[in-house]
Amino acid sequence: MQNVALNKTVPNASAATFDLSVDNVVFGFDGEKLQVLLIRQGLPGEDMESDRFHMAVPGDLVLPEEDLDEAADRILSTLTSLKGIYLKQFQAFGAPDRVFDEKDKEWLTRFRPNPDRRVVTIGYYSLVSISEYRPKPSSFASRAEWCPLEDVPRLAFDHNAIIESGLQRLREDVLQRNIIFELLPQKFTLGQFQRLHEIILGKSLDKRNFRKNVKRMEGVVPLDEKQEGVLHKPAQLYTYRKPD
Amino acid sequence: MQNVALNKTVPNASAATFDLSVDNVVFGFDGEKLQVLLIRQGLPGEDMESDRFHMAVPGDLVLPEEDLDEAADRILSTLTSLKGIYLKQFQAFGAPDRVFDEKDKEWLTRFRPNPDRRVVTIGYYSLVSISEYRPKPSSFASRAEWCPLEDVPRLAFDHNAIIESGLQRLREDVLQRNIIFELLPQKFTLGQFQRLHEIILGKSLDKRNFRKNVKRMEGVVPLDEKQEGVLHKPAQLYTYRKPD
DNA sequence: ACAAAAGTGTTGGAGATACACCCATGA
DNA sequence: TCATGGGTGTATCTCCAACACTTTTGT
Repeated sequence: MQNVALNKTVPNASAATFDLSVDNVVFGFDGEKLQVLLIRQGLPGEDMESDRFHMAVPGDLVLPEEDLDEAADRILSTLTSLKGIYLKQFQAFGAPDRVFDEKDKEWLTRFRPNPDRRVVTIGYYSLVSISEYRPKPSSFASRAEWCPLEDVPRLAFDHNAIIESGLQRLREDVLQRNIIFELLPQKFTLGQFQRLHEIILGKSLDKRNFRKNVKRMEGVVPLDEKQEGVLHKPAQLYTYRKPD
Repeated sequence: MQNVALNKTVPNASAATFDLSVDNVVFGFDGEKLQVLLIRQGLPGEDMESDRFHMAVPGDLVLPEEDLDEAADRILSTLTSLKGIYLKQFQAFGAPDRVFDEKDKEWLTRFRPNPDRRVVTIGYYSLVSISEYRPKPSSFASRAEWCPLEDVPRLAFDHNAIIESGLQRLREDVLQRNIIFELLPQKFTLGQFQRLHEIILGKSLDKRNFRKNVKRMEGVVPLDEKQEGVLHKPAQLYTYRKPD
């Protein structure tokens, strides 16, 4: 926060100005796969299905008087009309060459007041239960869609890298905090719960051992209810209540 | 990275510009206590010992073409003339009211080209073995000094909070990665090693159990050397070599 | 001799791992 | 009846926590 090397009281002529944005990696779980929420945004007059759309993680510039967490929350809630979603800042991305693709530059020219300005973005990840939120199929020129993690296409800017490191951070955090329940629907089966663990941790777990651990977990309570309409033995449903 | 709610192609009039800085929480271990590197910077003509100095964590504005990690490294190496120090980005601080103290505002007026501009800072922490670096006692108008964590005074801006969350993050990271050795001198005793663990984890450990764990650790190798000049039984010295 | 930290083993309990078969449902 | 995931118990091993006394040096 101060000029370390240069012991001068003269304003530093080489000071840069930055735009600041927040990008939000929204993870969702549908009972089978881990998904990410992507935004497909066409330039006006363009076909949404065309090759020239802009695909990215939801994000926006931070407003002049806005806190970073606020910005992340605003972006998410305008997009999904869901409030109170779990949100976590995980990393700032500030490489000077974050924007190098011509298509990205063109997009900035259309949507940004200062398209040439260097922009640093703060990465957040957030967790949503897909069964409790399905994005509206379309809204004007932009459209949100779930995309399975393994099928994520080439995205704008450095968004592929942002997703990657968001996922890495999620992996680390899951072991520490009780955030995994944010991804589950209110009522879930132990099968779903185990699958989610396996996906996030990236390894398969023993069913019986997993269930023993769940029994020892606080907050996971069985309901008087079973799955219906499945083509196998219906599973016991569970829910999560925050302990204390 | 795009205007989510506002489906407009018109530049957003409310876009803000930011200054971006990097602040570096440098942790050091002297064999006894965990310390932080602080910068004492006087306004010109002021007594360094006076009450009106500016005390802060080392930091600076990010240069126009500079990557964030580069900036952190530059700040640290101009300050300590040490290269290759362990550096880790841990958190962005961007509250709109980060700068509210009158003294801080005054300081910005003297040292910053755009003192009123909102500034967001990226927090890094870094780890240094104190015995391998003692800051030069003074350099012109600024001075770096080690300060034991528990004695850190009221600092500029939100730097107390930055140190606090840097420490918290260090605690989490230590359990996962082999970074703790960055804080130790090249040759260390198991006593120092244990004390360092105890400080970072914030609890005391059993000596025999700790030493059993060390034996199971990869990379910690005993040397043919003992402590000298201590007023008790001299300890075996160890060193750390990265496995593989 | 004394002070101060170094060094050293054993035991009991808890948690992790490995492993295989029957069950309920819908098609 | 078949395919699909649901559901269950035991034995072993490894890791963790608790615990006290002797050793070596400098003063």
